[in-house]
Amino acid sequence: MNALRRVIAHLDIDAFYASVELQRHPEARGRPLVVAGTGPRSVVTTASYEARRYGIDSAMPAARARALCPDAIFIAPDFAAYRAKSREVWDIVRASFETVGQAGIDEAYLDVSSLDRPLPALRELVVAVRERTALQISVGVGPSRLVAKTASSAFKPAAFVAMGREQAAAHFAGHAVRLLQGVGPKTAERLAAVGVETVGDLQSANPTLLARRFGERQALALHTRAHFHDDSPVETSRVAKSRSSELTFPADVSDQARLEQTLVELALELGDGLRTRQRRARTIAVKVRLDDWTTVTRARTLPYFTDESATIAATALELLRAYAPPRPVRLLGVRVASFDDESKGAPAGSEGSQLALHL
DNA sequence: TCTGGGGTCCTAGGACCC
DNA sequence: TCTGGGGTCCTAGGACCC
Repeated sequence: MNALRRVIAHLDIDAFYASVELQRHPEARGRPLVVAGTGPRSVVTTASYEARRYGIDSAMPAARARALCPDAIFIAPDFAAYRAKSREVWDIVRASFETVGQAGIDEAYLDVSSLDRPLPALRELVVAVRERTALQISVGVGPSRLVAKTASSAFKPAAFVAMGREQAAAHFAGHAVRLLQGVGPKTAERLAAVGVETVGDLQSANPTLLARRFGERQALALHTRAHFHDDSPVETSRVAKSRSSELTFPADVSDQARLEQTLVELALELGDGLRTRQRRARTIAVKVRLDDWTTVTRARTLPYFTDESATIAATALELLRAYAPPRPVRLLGVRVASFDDESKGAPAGSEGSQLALHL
């Protein structure tokens, strides 16, 4: 066996939130179902496959979804329920597979290189998950995360596809570049401007022209991706680097007192979260989105670590006041980062500094 | 019918140090 | 007698993903 040969699987729960809601509302079976918030500015979180036939999809404004399909059943998201169900699924997966890298609530990568017959093992897993949780998983298998993920996404729902790198490069050549991980709407637009529309176009694009347009690094990354080269490992544990809380107001807010009140509440939430997780942060940032969608961030790094809501709130308030939003505010957010157990470590004397500054 | 919330990574520029 | 060069830390904005 070739030790360098990698076999990676990507697992994705089909229409996860909508599927959980269908279990809780069996009467909705067969009908279009949309999971979306109830506020005037909420967006679609997940749509069932029936609802997708009306053109409804994730991130679409809920109001637009209602217009597209007034008869759909709309349900407000219940993230606690989804987290619980997600845990059930991935616990089953982790019981049978060693290298599991969760990549969100409803997807994960598995490194199954060491298995003699990975495909039958994965088939069994899909059956086990379906029997025990009534959820359908799509599976893509390939020599890299990129191939595995692209395969599962392209063939879901209920996908079970294995393909090699060259096979993927040939099979997806006719697809829009947007299919590739890391190519979003902006990059797709810039590529279209130089005549690159499909994955195949990108595969054969002139490297010099690409580099002139996108810079050496990004051009290389795009080209590499188009040919489905990817050697990124499956990471089984990742430590969060930041945490944030934000709120979009139902209607834009100009009242300074109301903004400050909201900011303090967000800071309190974050402080609670830090203490629960026993982490402390040095960088505190605020995010302000104005009514014209301008988004501004302001950050300050303290000379000490903190998990105190009062410190986070006071710093966030200073940052907000210094910025003084020039227009009505649509969204307010607070973020903390530079945690104390990062490998960078604490600056010397941070404990003393904290004492001194809090006297 | 306008556009959520929680994250990660990248880039670019300035301050500061040796 | 026109301004080196590299490294690190920090901030701000932006693209992208689920």
